[in-house]
Amino acid sequence: MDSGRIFFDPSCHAGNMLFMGNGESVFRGARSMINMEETSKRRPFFSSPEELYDEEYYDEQSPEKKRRLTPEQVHLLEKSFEAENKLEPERKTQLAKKLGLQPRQVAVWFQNRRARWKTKQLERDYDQLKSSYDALRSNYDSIMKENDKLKSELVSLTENLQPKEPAEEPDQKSDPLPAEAPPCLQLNVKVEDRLSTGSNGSAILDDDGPQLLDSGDSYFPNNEFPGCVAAVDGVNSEEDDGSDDGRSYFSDVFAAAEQQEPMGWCIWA
DNA sequence: TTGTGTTTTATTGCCTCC
DNA sequence: GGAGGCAATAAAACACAA
Repeated sequence: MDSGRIFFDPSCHAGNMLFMGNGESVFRGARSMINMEETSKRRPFFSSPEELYDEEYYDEQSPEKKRRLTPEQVHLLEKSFEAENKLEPERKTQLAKKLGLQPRQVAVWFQNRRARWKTKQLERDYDQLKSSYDALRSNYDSIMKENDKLKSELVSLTENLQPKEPAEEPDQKSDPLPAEAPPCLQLNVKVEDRLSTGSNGSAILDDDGPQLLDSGDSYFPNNEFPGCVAAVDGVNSEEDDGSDDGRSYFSDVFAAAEQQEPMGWCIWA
């Protein structure tokens, strides 16, 4: 028997492997050795679906070598995962028996499958949130344009209302909006204040304003969606509750956004 | 054939829950 | 303290272009 050879029971958790050497480095070294020895027995490229079911290939593989699951096994595992993505001990045992695998292999497969699902889900959520952001942004831009237009109209109308011979007090010159200014103008100034300070303005689109939260937990890079940090931060992770089947990581964010009047905070004209 | 990128299987270490 | 979950990672298996 080779001194570098290892034997392990896949049903056992870490630490239950039987080494012909000692420690992790021996384990890794042994795996490399196996790799070098057996690369000549690699699985052929499957050019047709039928070849995927080539029993010979699966039977040929030595038990201690890392081997791929058969398509049937994967199919059954996928079906089981669809039904429930968490694996109770009883179901694990049943599946393992049915598939001719070690329970540990079934558990590992589910773990990896959950990780893949989570990655995909993040991608989907990212796309969804980005399109939502784009829509808001374009809405915001059009409202800003409309606001500018209304402001210039207001200015021209105000100019037309000016008395022909203005007898202004010197101290009033510096104040563009006296207390007697029409309510619409006062409102306009307040809105501009909000926009310029960012403190009471939009928490979503005010790029220059302070971020509401800075925990850095956002799934988005700050330079791409600088205003989205606060919104994304309320995301529930998969671990937050046990009922995460098919649930978006950002569902709470979207739900909250849907309840609001679109861009309600910046409709002032 | 070979180099390289991607996917899948498995391990490790840490954390949480009971 | 043990079981089970997850993130990070390694390594084998696979896909594919050159």
